[in-house]
Amino acid sequence: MSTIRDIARLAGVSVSTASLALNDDRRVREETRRRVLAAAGTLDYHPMRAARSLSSGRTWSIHLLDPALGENMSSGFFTRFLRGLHDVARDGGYTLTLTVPEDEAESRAVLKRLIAERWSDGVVLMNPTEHDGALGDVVAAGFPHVLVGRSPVAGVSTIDNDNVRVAFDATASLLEAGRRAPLLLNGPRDRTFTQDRARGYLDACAAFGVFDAPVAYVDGLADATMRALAAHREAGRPLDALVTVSDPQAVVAMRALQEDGLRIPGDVAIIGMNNDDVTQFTNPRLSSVELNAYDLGRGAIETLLERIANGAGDAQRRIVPHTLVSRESCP
Amino acid sequence: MSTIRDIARLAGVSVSTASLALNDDRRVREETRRRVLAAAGTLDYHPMRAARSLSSGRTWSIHLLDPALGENMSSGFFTRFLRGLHDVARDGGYTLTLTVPEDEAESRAVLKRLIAERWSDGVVLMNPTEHDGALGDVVAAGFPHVLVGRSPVAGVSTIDNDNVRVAFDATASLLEAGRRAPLLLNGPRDRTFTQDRARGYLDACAAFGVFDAPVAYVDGLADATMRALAAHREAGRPLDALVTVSDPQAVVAMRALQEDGLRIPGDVAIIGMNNDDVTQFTNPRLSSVELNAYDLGRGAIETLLERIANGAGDAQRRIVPHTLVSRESCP
DNA sequence: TCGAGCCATCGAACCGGTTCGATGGGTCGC
DNA sequence: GCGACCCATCGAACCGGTTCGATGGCTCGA
Repeated sequence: MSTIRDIARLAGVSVSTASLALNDDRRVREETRRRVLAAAGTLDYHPMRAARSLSSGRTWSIHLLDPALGENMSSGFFTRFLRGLHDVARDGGYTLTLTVPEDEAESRAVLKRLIAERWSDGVVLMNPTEHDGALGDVVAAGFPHVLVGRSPVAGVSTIDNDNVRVAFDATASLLEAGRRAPLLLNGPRDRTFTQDRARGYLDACAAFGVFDAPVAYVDGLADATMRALAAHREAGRPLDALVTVSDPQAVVAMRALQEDGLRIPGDVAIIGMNNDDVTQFTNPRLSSVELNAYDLGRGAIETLLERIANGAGDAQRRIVPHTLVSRESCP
Repeated sequence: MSTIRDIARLAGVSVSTASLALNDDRRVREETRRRVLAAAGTLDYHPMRAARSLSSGRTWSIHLLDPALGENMSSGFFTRFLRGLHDVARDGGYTLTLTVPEDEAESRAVLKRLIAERWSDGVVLMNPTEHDGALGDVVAAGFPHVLVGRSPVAGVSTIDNDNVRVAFDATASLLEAGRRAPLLLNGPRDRTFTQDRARGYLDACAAFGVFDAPVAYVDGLADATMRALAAHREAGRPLDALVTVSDPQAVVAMRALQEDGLRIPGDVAIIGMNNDDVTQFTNPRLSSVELNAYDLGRGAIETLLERIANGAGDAQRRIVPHTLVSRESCP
């Protein structure tokens, strides 16, 4: 474990010159620089992170705060997102660090410590459910941040899909094929993306002359989905097109409908969202909306790095494009 | 951003006393300690990570080095593993940091830097494929580590399922039901767990009087699996029981067999491994071996923390228990 | 020939904690 | 009454980098 003083001694220069040389400062003479680098090579020198952080004020690490670790969205989505974060972070010289807060309170506490302990240079807030407290701390501290999965808020940088269009496109793809009795199986009512998706769905319905299209708010997976479908049937409403906001939800619904003797897509066409691996494993295979999780991750870090590099600028607002993936569950 | 000197000044003590008080050292008088803590409270003091690291030599962070981020094993397995790592790390006061090396060379480079830059207090090596270089560095440096998904090596701490038994139990569950024409769709030949699983499978076959049971080594997913099945059929061998070493592989095989007009489990019983979410989405639902990824994560960090706390002890070797989960794809 | 200005280098201060050895006051035993 | 010992506290050194201001040698123009 050699220190910069060892390098300086071996290269026959002062510690400060060694530091400058190692950081490619133009002030040092070419020949001196070479000598220092050679010394560093022979001693296999690696600057200690903590020391570097302490004096430079940068940690070269970025924190991901995710309450769920992608547990709610089955399979590939989260790992693809994570991979996007990682790749861009690494290319920028940053390390990715991870915390899963248990609840709102812990989330806020972690965020406070993150800032106060100068522990990371920035934070990615995944699916934050809260509007006030924690977010306020971050903004007030001028701490570099980016929110994923949350509608834009004043003064806060966000990145997400255009959820209105996602739902619009998914719905339209079914109506274009002639279906006229749609149902949206939505998420819990209190999320911004849920609201956005309801709007996109209703807009698409209206565009095709279908008014008062039904929306079911589903909080939970299998049981809640079954209940929503049952309620729809009992209300005596017809159904020939089902839009769901996640793929597992679509799969559950598909099973339930099939068990009722309905044919997919003959009687009911179905489209999900996320393009999870799951889509490959159903019978028929499930159509879905690819949300490009990897790009979501990429974009999040890009936003963050820009923010870190340029200091506090205006809040950014990025949109990640989506694409429809048509499979057997659509006509 | 208050520093410990601010606390000391406000509490009317020296910096060293403040530090001792904040670290619950018994030498400081109760009343003094309270004064210091009160001061820390009013100023909302949080010790800066980098400074603490530099002087104490501990980083309070643990690194996960995973070449695949669980991309090969679809869905829940990786996130459950990650969650296990995270929870135990957090309870121990540690943060989890993540790197995905592109290849062997980068893996080794990252590991070297990890140690040399004193960047983490320990490392979890996920599915390491290499025997020599990187591992040697770690052991030589006496750096706390634990290998996941790798058969025990001398001097190295490992944690994994008992892969021989996993395959044994899966195979036996089919043979017990009277099947006598099994096939193992295994992973690539050069992994230790692949070898172990082949052995478990063959042992189980022998125990039921089935000798020379066939094993197909599959490197890849869909195409490779189809080819393996085709080769088996062309060899004119019968098939009534299929064991695969991952669930996605089982799903691909199930589809292929169904398209050939075979009934599952009537004609061929199938069991996979990992108990991925996927098992819920196939028709029929897939039996699998639950490998307890969460416990794997827990155990990995526990091993590591012990190692960090007690200094270099003997290499540990942990086994995580597995359980069979019987679903519709088995008789 | 002299001063301005640049270039390469250096010593020292600094970042914010932890820890070591020293200090002074009080208690106790002889 | 005095030394031994303990207790609480303190100042200073230290961890290993980065950075600021100073320095001395050199070139160049007047």
